[in-house]
Amino acid sequence: MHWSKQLIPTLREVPQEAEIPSHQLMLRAGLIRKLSAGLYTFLPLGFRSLKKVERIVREEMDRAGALEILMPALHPQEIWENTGRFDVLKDVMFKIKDRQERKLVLGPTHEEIVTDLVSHEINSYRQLPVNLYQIQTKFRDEIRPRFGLMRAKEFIMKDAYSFDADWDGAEKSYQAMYEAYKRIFKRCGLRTKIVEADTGAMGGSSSHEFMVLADAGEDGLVECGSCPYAANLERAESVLRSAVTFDGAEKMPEVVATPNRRTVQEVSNFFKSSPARLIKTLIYMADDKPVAVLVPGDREVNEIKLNRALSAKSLVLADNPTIARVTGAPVGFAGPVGLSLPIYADHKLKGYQGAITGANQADAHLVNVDLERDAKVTQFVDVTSAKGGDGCPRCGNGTLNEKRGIEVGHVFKLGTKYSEKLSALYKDAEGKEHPAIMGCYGIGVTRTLQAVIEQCFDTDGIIWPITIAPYSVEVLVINAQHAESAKVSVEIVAALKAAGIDVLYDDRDERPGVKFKDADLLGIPIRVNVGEKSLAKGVVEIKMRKTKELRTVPVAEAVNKILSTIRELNDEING
RNA sequence: CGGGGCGUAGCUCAGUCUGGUAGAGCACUGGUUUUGGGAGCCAGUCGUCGGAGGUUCAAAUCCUCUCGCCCCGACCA
Repeated sequence: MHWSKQLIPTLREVPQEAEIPSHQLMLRAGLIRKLSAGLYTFLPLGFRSLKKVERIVREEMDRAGALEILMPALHPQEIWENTGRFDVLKDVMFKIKDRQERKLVLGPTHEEIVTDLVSHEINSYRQLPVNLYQIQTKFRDEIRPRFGLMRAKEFIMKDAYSFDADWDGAEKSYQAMYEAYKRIFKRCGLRTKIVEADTGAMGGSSSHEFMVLADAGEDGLVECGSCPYAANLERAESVLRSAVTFDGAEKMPEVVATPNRRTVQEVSNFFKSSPARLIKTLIYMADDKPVAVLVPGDREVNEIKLNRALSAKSLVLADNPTIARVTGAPVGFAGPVGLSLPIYADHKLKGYQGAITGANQADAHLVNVDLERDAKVTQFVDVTSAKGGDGCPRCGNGTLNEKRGIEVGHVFKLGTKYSEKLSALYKDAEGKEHPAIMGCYGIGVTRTLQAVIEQCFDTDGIIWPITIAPYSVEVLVINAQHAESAKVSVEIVAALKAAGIDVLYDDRDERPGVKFKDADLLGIPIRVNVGEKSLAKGVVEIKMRKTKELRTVPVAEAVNKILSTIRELNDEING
């Protein structure tokens, strides 16, 4: 393809709307353009890479035995009401009506739709297992779309759904997808970290996320320095490394006047103690009933964990009047001692002695508190997030490191949640009916594309892995008006095309500097410079985008050299 | 939804405080010289200053309302 006939609107300057590298580069390299918040057009270059990612996904899903289908993006609202998920997801779904006032939604995911399909088409254990997948546009009314394709209102997802007759089979299906995902991301040139994750609105027993480590990632995670344990912060467990006994451990509680010291910072400053010595008491309304939640002063409540621990349908922090009523003190002075509420203490507080808590009276705190001796803890639960420096919950001696990641894939063990509600039943050999056991598996295809860029760039631009680069090779003629240069360029381009290689030919009548800058920005892995000076010596230059290595090769050997270099780059990724 | 920032040429931005004929660089068009890392010169095109209303002799600038975009948070698969 001749550059002069392509649409590649590169930007010299960083657009104001973009903050993170991958978003800036996608705009600058002319891959995408914004229509509105969270809605993007793929320009030719971006679309080419997108299709290459899709192709890898498709090849690996097919290889794993999954069957490609295509489901509608428009769904009757009713089917979502049948599983009870309309209430869970109604804020994230776009809701519309047809001309007959029938209620429809734009699909944010497809568990209901595929299960409905299977309920009609699969009846016997002989038809199982089956794994159906699609690559399709999803719609989610995000509260805050962000960072270009990273979190968009409309995006392309590969979603797969497995149905098995028994739990062993379901486990095998899950493992097959897990392995397929590893291959997919590897082939895209991504380094991913697989972490244990929360299942959220999807439900089910357990799940793993495929994370691309990047500072711009929206998810926090921890990984153990000495064993394979890694988990999303929403779920991660950890062991406390710091002390749980403090000065005054053997003494009895004592009220100390702390006028106007409410926050952890103020109180710990007042006592000249570390925040960890404080026990923070928060009052939550769990299904409209007040409960006390205790966490170490230097920790925050992880509401996802709290929700799970209490199995509450609704969970909100109590308002100030409620706090005053149930603790008998203004906000800032609540404590567990003498409190007549259910008390849920984070397990990191186990063994806390000599601690400082609110005294449940205005302007006062208690010191020398021994939590288990002095307060009636209803239950110890895991309700705080792990953080870097904590101990590993698995191997015991490792230390957790905190990282940020972009979630590009998520695999879930769903069990029978959907198959029961939508009657996706099969008959076993004895003719008895059972709900199929399900798994679901998602890859954010458009997000993956951006994640690759977030992981592969330098100060000059994108550095595409050859497997998903818009073109494998860029031929750059230094001076388009120099007849010999143009002739050699065209010959090399034609020979590469004949060998089945994607080639971009920068034939523009621009100054060399402009073309070099654009080439680096676009990040095509292999660049061939064809110029008067090197032709005089009978050679052309092959410049590697990633390593910046420059090789000169005789014109006659150029095409073969390029082809072998392409093979090397592919082997590097797939090998 | 709460907090913060921003909307002026295709892009990046100045001008707004202190009201007085709308600017720069890049891009674009034509010409010319130049051709190995974002060229020089000459000439030119491009604006409902996000929108509506108000104050004023006069509004990009002051006031009110509104729309959009970005960031942080809440929330979220």
